[in-house]
Amino acid sequence: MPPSPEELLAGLNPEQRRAAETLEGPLLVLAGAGTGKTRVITYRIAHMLARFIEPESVLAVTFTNKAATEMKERIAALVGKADAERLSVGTFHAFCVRRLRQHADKLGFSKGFSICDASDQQSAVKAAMRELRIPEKTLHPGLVQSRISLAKNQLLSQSELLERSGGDEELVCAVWERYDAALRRQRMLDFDDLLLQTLKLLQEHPRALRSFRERWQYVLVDEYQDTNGPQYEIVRLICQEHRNLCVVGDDDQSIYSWRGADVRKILGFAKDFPGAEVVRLETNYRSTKDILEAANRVIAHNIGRHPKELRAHAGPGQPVCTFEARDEEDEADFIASEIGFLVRRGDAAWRDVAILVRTQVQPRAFEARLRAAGVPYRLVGGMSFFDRKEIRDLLAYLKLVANPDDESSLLRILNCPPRGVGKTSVERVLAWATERGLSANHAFARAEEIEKVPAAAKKAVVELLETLAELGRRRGGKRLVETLKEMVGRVGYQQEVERCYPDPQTRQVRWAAVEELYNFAENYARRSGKPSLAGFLEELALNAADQQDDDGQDQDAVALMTLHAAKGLEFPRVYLVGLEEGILPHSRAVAEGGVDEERRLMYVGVTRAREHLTVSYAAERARFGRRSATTPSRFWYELLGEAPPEGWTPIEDQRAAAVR
DNA sequence: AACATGCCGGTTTTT
DNA sequence: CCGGCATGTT
Repeated sequence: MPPSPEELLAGLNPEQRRAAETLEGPLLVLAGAGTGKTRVITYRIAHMLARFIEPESVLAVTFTNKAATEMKERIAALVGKADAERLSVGTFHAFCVRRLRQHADKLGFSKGFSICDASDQQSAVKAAMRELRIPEKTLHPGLVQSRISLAKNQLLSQSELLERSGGDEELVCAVWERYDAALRRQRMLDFDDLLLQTLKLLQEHPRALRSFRERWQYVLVDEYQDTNGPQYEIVRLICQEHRNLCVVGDDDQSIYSWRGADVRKILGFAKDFPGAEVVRLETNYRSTKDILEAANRVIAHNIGRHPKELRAHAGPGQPVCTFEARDEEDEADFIASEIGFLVRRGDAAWRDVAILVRTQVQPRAFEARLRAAGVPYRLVGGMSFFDRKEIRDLLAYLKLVANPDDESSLLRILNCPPRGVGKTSVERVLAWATERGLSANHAFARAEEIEKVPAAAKKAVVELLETLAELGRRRGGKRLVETLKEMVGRVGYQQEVERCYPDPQTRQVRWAAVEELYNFAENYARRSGKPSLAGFLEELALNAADQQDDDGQDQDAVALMTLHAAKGLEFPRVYLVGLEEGILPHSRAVAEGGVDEERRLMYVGVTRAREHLTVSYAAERARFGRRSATTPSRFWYELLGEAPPEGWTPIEDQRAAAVR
């Protein structure tokens, strides 16, 4: 028997209840950290179903896969699995992929498109720059890529970007043009295109728009403060008529502006949707009063926020601890041994503890020390599994089976195992291909027409492509793992591993990665209703970061992660480390005028803690292999409610002083 | 074509 | 201090 509406709502406080009950019309829920946001969302959806709203007409989008999974699970616990599965719950990107597979023909591309990951993007940008003869010294490929991506996420067209005269816009646009063409040629869409193409579908195909509107009568957007241009437009178009849109978020936790997210979207919701109801959740059920007050002290330094005051539900608790380390080793050492001590004394479990860092390089010092102290840990979001050469190679092979036009994958594995195709041959084929707008595989297939490419090389590649195509054709009904294993056999990958690693021990380690990929495919096939190669690759592309805790989710270990990865999570004990000018706030953010966002990041970190919070910094830190003295972060003093000492200099002024 | 060496340049955050 | 890339060597 599903719970009645009354039973459902009885467990909520008055504001939460109002948010869960208001089903019709636009609704903005301003949910401060730890105020039971997820609870409101899940109860609200359960309440909808209890009011006989069809599950199929409900769309709930989240920002991360983790959040989507959690939401699904918590709804299923309330309303049962059967109904929960009929809801559309997922990330924007996952939602868009699905729609695009359905409607690809209307947009003029194949529904078998593949998703371009970060390294594919990188190589596409580099190739475009090579074509345009832009040396990488003048303009960094990574920078160009992020400029293109940011423009897409801000809904800027190339001509609009050009209007922003600043200097290198022309170059960026030229690369952008080529980059898009290369992706089209390879039947690929990057993450940003997934959103843009969906938007285009809705803008240019009234029938599609109408079907979206009819289907998703009730829309809910989580983490609304992180919504970027295309996402906002997609939501707006779907909801414009029925206006049953509920957005939930917290402007103080907006930490993705660098990806095109715009805080003004949440600040201006009532203007975008006139008549919107606003509910504020201000009772924090997560943290002790001491921790919450520290968080409030920090965020109070930001201006232009939605006014709100978080009230602690819990008692005062322990004061926030501080640790001033000599250097990063000392910092890691102290924290590792304190955690070891606490857990062994029985005051905490490993899984209760998180160490939060600003950048991806900070965990290194911690990993060594945690291991030395016998503290089990898991690095969240590090992608290490997919960084391994073997995995990347095999994924490239798989991607080629799914999409033979995928150029960066072909180039990656072309000569691995060695097939006697040299650099110059590849260059000639590529040049020939770009001249006539063909993708690399087609060029290789017609390699006889190309001058000065050794016959053996042509033959080898053609054979390779044929083998992969055959695998693709013949895999109907076959299990994914079988295909994978067959592929490994056919291309002689095992021999390649053996050739590269004559030492039996390293060879064993390397080969283990391959077997891990087999497991991975098995897991996927088990989990998914209708496993397919495309589905597998899609999940890897959309889900890459979350994949690794597939087997580590319920692992009892200390979590080590960036502040960005920590959003939405909570832990009884949190260590917030590296509170130094230049790290948090990050020097680059300071240079770009992004201190407010850094402060929000700090705020997110502080509010992850339930009972114990320790903040630390190192007085000296190695950077680029050089060690040098640091300055405690401004946030350190803001959190403690102290004025910085005499002679303390923030990082902007340090640079100014250095110039002088 | 495969391997070795040396240089330079770089560290924000991620779907 | 790392890793990637561009050269140079067999």
